Amino acid sequence: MQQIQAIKPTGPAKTSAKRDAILEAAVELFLEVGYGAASINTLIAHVGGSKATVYAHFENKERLFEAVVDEVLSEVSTAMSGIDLAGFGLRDGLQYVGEHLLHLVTSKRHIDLARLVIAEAQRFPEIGRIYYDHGPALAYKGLSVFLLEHSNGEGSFRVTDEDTAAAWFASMLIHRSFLERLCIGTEPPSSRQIEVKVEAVVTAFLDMYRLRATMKSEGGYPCD
Amino acid sequence: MQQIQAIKPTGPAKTSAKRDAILEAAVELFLEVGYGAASINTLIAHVGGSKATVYAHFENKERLFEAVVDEVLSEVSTAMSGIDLAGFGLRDGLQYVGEHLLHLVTSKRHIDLARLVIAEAQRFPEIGRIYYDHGPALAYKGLSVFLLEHSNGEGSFRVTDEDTAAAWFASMLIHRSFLERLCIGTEPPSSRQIEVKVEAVVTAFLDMYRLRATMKSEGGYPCD
DNA sequence: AATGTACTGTAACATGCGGTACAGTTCAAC
DNA sequence: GTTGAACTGTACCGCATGTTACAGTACATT
Repeated sequence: MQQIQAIKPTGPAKTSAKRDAILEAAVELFLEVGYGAASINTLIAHVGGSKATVYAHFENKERLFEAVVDEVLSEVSTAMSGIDLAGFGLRDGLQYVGEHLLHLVTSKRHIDLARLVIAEAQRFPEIGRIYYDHGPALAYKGLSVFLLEHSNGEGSFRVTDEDTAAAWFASMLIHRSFLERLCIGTEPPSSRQIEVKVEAVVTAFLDMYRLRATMKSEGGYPCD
Repeated sequence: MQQIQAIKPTGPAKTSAKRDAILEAAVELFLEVGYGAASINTLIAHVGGSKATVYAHFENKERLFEAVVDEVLSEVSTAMSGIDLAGFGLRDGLQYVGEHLLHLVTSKRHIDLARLVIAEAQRFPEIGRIYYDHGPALAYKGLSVFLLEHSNGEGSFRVTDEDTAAAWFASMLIHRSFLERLCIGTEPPSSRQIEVKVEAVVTAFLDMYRLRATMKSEGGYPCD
């Protein structure tokens, strides 16, 4: 008779305005201070209400954490898969996707997410996997398809290993800014800076592959 | 009269075999589980002895952490600055430095260090800065100097923005493996895989800049 | 033999943690 | 007006944390 709550934990598990509020606050908190340093007390201090309510909606701190990562990840991957390259020419498409990519990657939301994921990828291997699949891998794949589609069309662009090519393009674009932002707190680049950076990478990238088609008869860059 | 230990904390602060043992064990522990999850109790369980000894040599958990990061960082940056490119031609030099770089970056030691640094760079901004300066920035600089030295010599290689070129080379080489290893626990590449990967990147990179010198009259890739 | 230093073992401290219990409140639906 | 579900506030549990205190041991130097 006693411990009714232990059997039926007082609350719903699915939709709820309160649940959303808690989740939202948890997102901010986890992204800011990380998993270990984020306490449930601090959470309710921000969102208001009571610990019991939190535990009515989320079984664990771990489950709450998973929900947080899912939430932010869906934001990011939605933004990423929302990039539509249909109708773009090769150069314009690369410029377009490049600007979006660099903007997204260096955004505060994504940097905080990446930090969180990298920090906890050992303890929660799932979230590392999910992040990689729904983030970088997704971007690589989209780029790779686009490159393949334009492999014979314009200019003298031809690519044999489109996956590697996509990774190179993204890496040239992203790597330095990403790491700088993760390690030292560099500010995200402005729209103008992004534009210029992408232009340089696109030009260099196209030159790289244009040359291969014109100067060498066959074969791509052997990689994997 | 009482609290003598509080004034003079019983032990030495500099050289000591015990201190080294503690530091070594702390390195392993912090690298494995991160700052928050590493407790002093776990530490002494691995190294033996007593908590008091730890606190005789290190004022804080934070100070101990800083010592750990310094230690591992010096290992890494020693390995990095130990790469001597004198006497190498352009292509061979890039191949050589590329192989070392990729090997170093994907090594367990460095990946664990990077994870730790990225995870704590918010709470300890210093270590993020130190890592970046003694790691990536140092590598970029070395590469950049090497590229500039060979900018007019062999082939038709010419570079106007050697810093950007160095970053691009390193990024193409590193980014994907680095991120994969951080997020999903990909195994480090074998020596053979490294060799092949670097060859591909070197060829593509040289083609990229060779083209610029032959097809365009002036100017590099505008970037920053 | 005496001294002083490095170290050990154990216990304690204050604090904060995740998580639970429970009584009380709000409020919409019937 | 009654019911019942969602929520709040507070107090609590057990436990682990960083850190300190302190009494005792090992040992090299004088």
